[in-house]
Amino acid sequence: MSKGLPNRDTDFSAWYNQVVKRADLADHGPVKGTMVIKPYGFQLWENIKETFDKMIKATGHVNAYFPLFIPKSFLAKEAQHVEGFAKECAVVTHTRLKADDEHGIIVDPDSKLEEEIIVRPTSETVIWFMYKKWIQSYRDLPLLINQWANVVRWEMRTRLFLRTSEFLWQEGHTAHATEEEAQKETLDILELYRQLAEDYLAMPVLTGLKTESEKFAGAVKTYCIEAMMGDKRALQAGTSHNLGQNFAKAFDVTFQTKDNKEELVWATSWGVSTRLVGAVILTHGDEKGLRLPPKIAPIQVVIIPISRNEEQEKLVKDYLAPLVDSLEKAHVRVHQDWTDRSPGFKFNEWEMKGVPLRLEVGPRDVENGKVVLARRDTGDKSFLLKDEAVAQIPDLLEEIQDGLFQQALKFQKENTHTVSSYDELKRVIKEGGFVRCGWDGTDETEAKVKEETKATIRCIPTGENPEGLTCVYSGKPAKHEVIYAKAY
RNA sequence: CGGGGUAUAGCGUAGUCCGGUUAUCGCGCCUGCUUUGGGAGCAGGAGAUCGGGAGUUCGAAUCUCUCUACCCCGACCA
Repeated sequence: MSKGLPNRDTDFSAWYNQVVKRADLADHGPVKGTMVIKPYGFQLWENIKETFDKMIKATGHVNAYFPLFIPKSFLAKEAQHVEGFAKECAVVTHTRLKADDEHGIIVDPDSKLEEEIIVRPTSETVIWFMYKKWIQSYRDLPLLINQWANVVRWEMRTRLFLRTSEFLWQEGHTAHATEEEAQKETLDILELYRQLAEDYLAMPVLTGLKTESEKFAGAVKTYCIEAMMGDKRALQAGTSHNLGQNFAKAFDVTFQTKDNKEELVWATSWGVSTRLVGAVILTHGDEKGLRLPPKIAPIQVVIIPISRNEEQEKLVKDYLAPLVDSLEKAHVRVHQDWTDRSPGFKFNEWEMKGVPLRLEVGPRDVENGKVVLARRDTGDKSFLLKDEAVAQIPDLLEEIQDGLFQQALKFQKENTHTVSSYDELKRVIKEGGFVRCGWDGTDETEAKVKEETKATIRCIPTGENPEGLTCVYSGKPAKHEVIYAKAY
């Protein structure tokens, strides 16, 4: 195996795969498209998960769990929904295996199910089936439930974290008495997603509305956060749907109002997935591997001790003990690497794994009362007094967090171009980046641009201003200002 | 599901066209000694039914048939 990574500029895709493997984040499972999330990758996901879990609980949501298995008939109850998901469902048809002389083991034909069972691709249907039982009165509303779960979508083409046939996510499903309240919930969650992405993953995002053709199957409106990856392509990082009364109608969920009228319930659903881990890699990674934002990094400071013999080893160990202690007291996540690999090997390995700060301590430092502190984001190395370093580390971690965000933001801005002609759009898309321009609002234009350039409308950005703009494709007055880009 | 390709040790590979005796090399792994401030060195060692099955042949990683899996390009997608 070569020591360096594939070139990030010319071979971004191979670079990504190598980083995932060599940073020890994940591996391929035996069934096509499945992923084993390894401990280091899983800690990263857990940190994202815990962060968002706190955010939704602070806004009145509660967690619950719904079944993995859904009766096939449920999926058909909402016409758009079934159309969107029918082509990628894993279906359970039998319940038993049996021994067979010729083939070893076969599906027992006698165990065929009356009604096949779908492995959930998303849980709207089973949740709204239950909500019908739980909601009778305006007093039962709003219902603000979230679940952390796995879902299965039988995708044709898969990539670790970005698109796997099974993935982990959270899916929020809320029920409301009024349309206004559901719309507010949809946008409130969108704002939480923005905060999660920007304040914790250090990943700048555009918020906006999906077009009709890109919206969630079964939604009235889909809002999203879209981020620009290191190869200037777009990644949908989270979606928040206003489902209107579609699922209430499909599952006949009504409630009685204060003045004794019967009305259909209003709904939202929203989700972010393990794809966010992929987004972090694609946003911040560099030629040395991963660069993790300190707030979600499993390890914030890795300590590399250096010693020539046992005597020195003990010296370094004793020197480190109080230092580690005070860092831990300051709630810094510290890891000491005492494995018997060479220091150079460790430097490279922990850089690959994206640890924000590295602290080197050898006999020389012990003698001088110093440490060496190296930043993963900039590569800067400084020689500090031991106590000085301990005092600076929490601030430095914040500085790195902000630095990664600013760097990504600058990149996103530099590669977002406002254009007024189709030629300009084609040129920007070819070179890579986001295009901001007018759109006449028709499906035809959207489809044609996609066909001719492979770029899709990522969103109608929040705060758009179509006034005076024309559609770059048709030349008609623009109905919306939109963002076009090639997407993952 | 269309079009193209690949399958040899944990990973990456040579050998396949043109059949021939102990299947090549690198990384990784194990043991020992020397090492350790940017991917350490030396010595020794373990590890492969050459994707499965059938056939041709005195003899198959190599030729033929067949099955399977995976990869790349399209249509689908958090």
